[in-house]
Amino acid sequence: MKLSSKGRYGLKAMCELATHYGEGALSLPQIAASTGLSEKYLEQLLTALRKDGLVKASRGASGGYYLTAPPDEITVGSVLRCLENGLKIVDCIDGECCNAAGCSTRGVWEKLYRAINECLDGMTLAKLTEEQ
Amino acid sequence: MKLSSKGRYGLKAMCELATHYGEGALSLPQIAASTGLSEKYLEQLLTALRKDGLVKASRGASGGYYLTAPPDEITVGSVLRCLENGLKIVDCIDGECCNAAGCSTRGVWEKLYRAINECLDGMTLAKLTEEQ
DNA sequence: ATCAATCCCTATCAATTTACTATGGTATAT
DNA sequence: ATATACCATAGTAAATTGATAGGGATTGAT
Repeated sequence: MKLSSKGRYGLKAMCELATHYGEGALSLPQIAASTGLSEKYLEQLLTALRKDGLVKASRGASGGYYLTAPPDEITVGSVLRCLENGLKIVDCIDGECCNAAGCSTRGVWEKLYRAINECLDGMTLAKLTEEQ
Repeated sequence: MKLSSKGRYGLKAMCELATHYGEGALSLPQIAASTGLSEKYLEQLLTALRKDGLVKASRGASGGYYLTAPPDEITVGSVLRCLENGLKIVDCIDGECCNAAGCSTRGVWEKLYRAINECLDGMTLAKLTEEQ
């Protein structure tokens, strides 16, 4: 059970956007430079975040990405759910369970899923940038 | 961020041992039959659990595996930490952090790590078999 | 003491996932 | 007009995972 690079890097990028919130759009090369990622890889992450409505993009010269809400209204959970396949730690979180015999391990996954989401939804981007 | 088969199947096997606690050892073929796993694969899981002191093995005819403690003293957390590489969701949980610039995402991982462990350590094998 | 049943160890391998690169196109503000 | 930015699709090497296989070594029951 490991977090993927998408989640780790994506959250960093979102923090970068959070620290510059209200200053207009941040271009892809700018974010790439401050996070140390390649532009093309970062682009994939931002596209996913955009499709989930967490960021918006303005095109053309001096365009770039910016948060769709103030940093204190964007939770870490919403960012990671976007980049970590809904934070589904097992396949049967929402579907039917494959539990035929044996004991009910399903309850474990459901409780763990809830704990993870509650923990991450209790943190906002604003809190992270404040701590820095 | 997904749980591996080792964790999922290993917990099932431990539940199987829990339901037969006090009845002597359960042989590998017996556990394999009730969980639907191959004997050889299950063997790897049980070896890991044995090295962590969660189960013991008795050899020879009519031997097998059994829990080293009553089911209400074995937490789900201890089982999954054994099979999921200590539940370390990122590499820098215990070591130094690679955070040079940007924001402190490290605090997120530490809080999440704690939340996961607290959740899983709040559940015992006894609870799971009761619910069944 | 023997022997059959069990646990123990190491290596291997295919499938999947992940992380990242590459190419080219399309829209837009200056 | 054009440079600058975003958008979309493929492809690929490395790492991880999930599982299989074979052959010991040890022990308890007879």
